Amino acid sequence: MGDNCDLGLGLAIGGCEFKPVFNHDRKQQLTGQLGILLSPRVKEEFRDREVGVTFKRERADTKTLTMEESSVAKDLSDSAGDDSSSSLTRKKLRLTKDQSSILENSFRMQQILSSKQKNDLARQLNLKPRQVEVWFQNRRARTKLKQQEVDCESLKRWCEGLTCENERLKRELIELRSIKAQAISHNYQNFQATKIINICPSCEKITSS
DNA sequence: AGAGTCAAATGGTTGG
DNA sequence: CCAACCATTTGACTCT
Repeated sequence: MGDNCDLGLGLAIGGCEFKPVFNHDRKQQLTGQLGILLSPRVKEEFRDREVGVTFKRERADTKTLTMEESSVAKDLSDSAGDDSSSSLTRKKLRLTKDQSSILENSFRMQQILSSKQKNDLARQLNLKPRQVEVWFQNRRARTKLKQQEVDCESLKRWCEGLTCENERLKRELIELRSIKAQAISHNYQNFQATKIINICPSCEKITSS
């Protein structure tokens, strides 16, 4: 990693690495410029590289630069007479059909890989272990998202069912209330009627109850 | 041109 | 402390 380059600003792209190369003098010459233009994060990386500290993760080799940092780094690489095909813009890795299907098959068997499995798979696919790791992370995220969509859809259906049931119960309640009201009214009318036609059998006078 | 996709980067968290 | 994970963001690329 970074064996052909003083400064490891390489971009790992599907097995090929884009590494801007510039010599020690040029690096010294540009130190001031870097001091002004690079973020602390990148400066730290530069410093670590200088003393030969290896990074915790391969991601340090695929660091994204700000526009400003990129333009400086681009300038550095250009000035070093680096291959013009080298670029610090992140190239999107497109997995081949074979790589994808092997990854998918592995994922179907096991959603989380051990370190050894990851390394083996990376070797088999001619990818970096970190790329395999990232692919599995993204794949798990996609699975989770899909599952959430499914769950959301079934919750929606359940909710719709509950709404229907609620509407039905409301209608039933209105109906029952109306029946009850009718019944009360009917009884009342009967009661009134009995009151009205309550006639004394002896004197034939209408009496109130 | 803008939306969508997806690999990669980043930052925070956690378990060993 | 460190490796691995997850959530989120970024950016290259594709599709419409």
